[in-house]
Amino acid sequence: MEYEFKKIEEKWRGFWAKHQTYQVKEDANKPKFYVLDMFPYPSGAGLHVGHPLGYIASDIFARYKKLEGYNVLHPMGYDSFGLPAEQYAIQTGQHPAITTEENIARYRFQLDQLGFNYDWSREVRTSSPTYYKWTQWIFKQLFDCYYDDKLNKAVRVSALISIFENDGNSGVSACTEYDTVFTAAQWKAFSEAEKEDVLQAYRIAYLADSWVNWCPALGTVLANDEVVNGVSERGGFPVEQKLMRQWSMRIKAYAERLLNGLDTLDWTDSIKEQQRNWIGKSQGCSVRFSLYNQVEEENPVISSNSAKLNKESFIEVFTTRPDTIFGVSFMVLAPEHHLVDVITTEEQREEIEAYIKTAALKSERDRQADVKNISGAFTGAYVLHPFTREKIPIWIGDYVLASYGTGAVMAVPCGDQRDWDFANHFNIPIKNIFKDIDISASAYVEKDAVITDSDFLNDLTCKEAIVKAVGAIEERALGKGKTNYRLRDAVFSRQRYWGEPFPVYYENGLPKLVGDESLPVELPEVDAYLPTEEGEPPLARAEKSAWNVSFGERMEYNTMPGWAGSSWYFLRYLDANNENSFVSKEKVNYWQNVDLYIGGSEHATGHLLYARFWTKFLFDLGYIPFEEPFQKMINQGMILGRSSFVYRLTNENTLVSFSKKEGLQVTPIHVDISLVDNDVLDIEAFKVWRSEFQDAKFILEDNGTYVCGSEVEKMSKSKYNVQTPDELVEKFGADTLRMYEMFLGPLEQSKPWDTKGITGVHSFLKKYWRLFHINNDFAVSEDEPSKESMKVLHKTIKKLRDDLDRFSFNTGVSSFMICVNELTDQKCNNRRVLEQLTVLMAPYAPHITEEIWEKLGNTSGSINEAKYPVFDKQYLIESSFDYPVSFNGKLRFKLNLPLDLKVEEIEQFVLANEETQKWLDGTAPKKCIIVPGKIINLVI
RNA sequence: GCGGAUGUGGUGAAAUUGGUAGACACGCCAGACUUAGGAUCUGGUGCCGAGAGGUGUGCGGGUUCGAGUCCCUCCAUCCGCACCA
Repeated sequence: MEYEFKKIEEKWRGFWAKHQTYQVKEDANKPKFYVLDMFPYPSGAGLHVGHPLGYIASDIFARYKKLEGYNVLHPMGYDSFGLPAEQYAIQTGQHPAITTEENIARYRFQLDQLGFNYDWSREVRTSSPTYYKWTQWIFKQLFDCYYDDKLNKAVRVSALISIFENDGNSGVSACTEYDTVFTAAQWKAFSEAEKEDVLQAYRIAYLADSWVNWCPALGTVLANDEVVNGVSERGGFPVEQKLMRQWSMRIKAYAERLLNGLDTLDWTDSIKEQQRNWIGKSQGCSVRFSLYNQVEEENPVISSNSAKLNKESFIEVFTTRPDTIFGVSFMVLAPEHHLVDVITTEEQREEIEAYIKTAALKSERDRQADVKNISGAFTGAYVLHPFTREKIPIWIGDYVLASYGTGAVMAVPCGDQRDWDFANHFNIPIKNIFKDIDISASAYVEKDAVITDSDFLNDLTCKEAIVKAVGAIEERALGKGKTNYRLRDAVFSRQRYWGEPFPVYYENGLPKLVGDESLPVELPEVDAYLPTEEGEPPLARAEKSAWNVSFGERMEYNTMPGWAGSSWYFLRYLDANNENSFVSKEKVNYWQNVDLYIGGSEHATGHLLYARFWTKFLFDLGYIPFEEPFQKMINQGMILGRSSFVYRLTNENTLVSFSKKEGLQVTPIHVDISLVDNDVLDIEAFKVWRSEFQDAKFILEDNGTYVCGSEVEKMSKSKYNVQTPDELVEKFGADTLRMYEMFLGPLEQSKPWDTKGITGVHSFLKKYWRLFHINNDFAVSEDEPSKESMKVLHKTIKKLRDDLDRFSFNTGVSSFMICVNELTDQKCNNRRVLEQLTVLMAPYAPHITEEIWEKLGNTSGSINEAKYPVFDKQYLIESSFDYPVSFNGKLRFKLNLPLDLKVEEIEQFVLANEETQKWLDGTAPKKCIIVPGKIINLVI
């Protein structure tokens, strides 16, 4: 019988579905293993061959672990809220739920075709109310907690309120931007609105006016990780800064733990480094510079604005180089700094206001593009140096960011290149406080200098000076040692329709949580998926009656961002159908966190950071027993497309074959890869493909074919280089495609897709099939296996285990090929050998191995229930070895010698050898290196 | 500029601990069989050379009996970050 992959694969897909082969239950008697794929957004285009790469790898690994006796959880679901379905809805009026449903059906069909062992009874969809009910519930917990810096964890707001009621807020150490001190009595006197205002400044999920990335084209705000180079990640639309009342997540509170936790994770350095970068911890010190008062020098308050300045007669800066405090030549405030307006003198006001205006007009992107362009303006005001009492001019400049630190810097041009450039540009004198260092051409940014001209810091190294300076600053109450993070709180609302509604309503203008018993708040029907005329989000269009839950004056009109649902989905799989809790204690205690997570590296500062944040939060509240969601992660590389080109003569409808275009003026044109086989163009099909080529002339190769050129590019529709798995499954079968995708190379590496090699893998499967057949009849021998065959088998077992344990899927495929080649050469059709090989191959090629497994007489069940073969080294024991004999490290010949020889005996044999004598040419070797079982090297 | 990764035949790649470089596969060349197919099988295939042999893992150095592997310098490509005080 031929290898009829279509029949076989269809048969087993049906079998697995019918017998629910891949459903898993908690089992205390077995060790658990949790393998997870990053779940996909179900787009309209379906899967291309790049998507399944990671899924195949995780599937192989999950199957391997299962055969090894683990209880393996391997679920799949859909990140089904998102912009494309909504954009489509805006264009067509079709409800995004319908589009999403259709796309999911197509994804599911494609995934099933590849024979994955997902437990579909645990499927989750972030857009399903039964799922987002719990996303809303988690949001409620985030709203109901603040971050206590002393306990270093999230704590209920009710606890905070009772502290306020008893002691006010002076003793509270929490992550908050609230900096006014109140007493218990004052707290009690606050109105409800005032109290809520204070609490918002503490809550982990909070409502606040914040500068956000507003994307007019998408009609929504974006998180920092969704903005790339000043444009939206999706669509590449311009993004501007806008002050809006928005929900945010106080992820800042977790900055330190998010940073430290990285050390416990088995992730690539590159991703960890990206997260460290994003968190951006820097240690330094805050310093307050008193404002200089021209009228009354001893009482540093500017008279004209004295009323406003009474509270703040200083500018606070953050610096990582307190050792350079005596090198301060000027101050720079961000144009948006709240004191700019107050301190600017009348003479400078016009210039400052003009500058602020131009700075505000610049988009984020312009500012970034304009780094080399130094700009700023002098306010006319001064601060006093805290130690020298010198007058220091205050400038504003857009190289200082309002959102980092205090929005103000003490400029030390001798030690900071940006400050140096600014001083140089505006002719501000530069002080040098580094001994024997020339700063006439650029700042000296290394930390290895010795400090001079700096009073009590003289002759200290930077390191020593930093410690001493911080001490002095703290002693005089000018500031204190401080850690800053670049990580910003994450904006959590979107002005869109297709996302989770908030479990929030407004009463007297105050946000209130919807009770648990009313969850989920479902997405209401709207008449259009567009903002209202007043610019309110689409949900504002919904009639009161359209909401399944409606309280107060109105419901929250924003929806949650894409990362809400994906921040905890890995937990829902553990207990996907639980109606009483997002996950039961019992199940989460059994399954724990993800042992192996496979997905792309593009989520480094988005999903992967947010999921870690929510996990830590849920851990703090005691809902889950671990702090990190994904213990080990592998980032699969991107599969690139291989585009084909034809070459058209400039200004002529003549197409020139690849090797004939030399020296001619030609334009390369993308041609659909389905018209090209092994770079040879199907000319007739090509003529039909696009009408303009109908009458084209061709300059062909000498053998009469048209050969196309090729280039490796990202897969995209416009380049006609998209390869879907569907056609390949149709042509070669899922087992071939699975193995071929693995065979392409290391999982982590990006590689071009090229179907050329797929026939090799397909032939291999046919060759494997033939091992079991004589003249197309199934036949295996029941005899004792030969020594040689057992050796081949066990060599393969060892290799496969080693390869899988280090996630080297490509070398595994090669090993199978070698094994089948060798067994074919041996004419081995021994049951005991082939049965083991079949189990070994089952993770890679589940369909064909099920078929063989059944033919071998295992009629009752699936090969999924088999035991993974165990390596026995006795089969590999050799009595002799082909020693490579080299001279000065160069291999000359091989010498077969028994392995039980002693080093001296080997030496005798080697020296006595004729070949050796030839190469020695009568001289004695200077040295004889012999590594038994490995190598012989003679130094001459 | 900073950080990370990667450089091996015509192509995808292998070499796990410093020990036979190029396994396995594609492609190509030659051949067998043939129901002429995108089937199967045999042999060859890094480069130079008729051969003996020489040479060869981005470049140049170093350590070592021995280096794709370790160290230093440089180059190229990709990715991330980029006024973060």
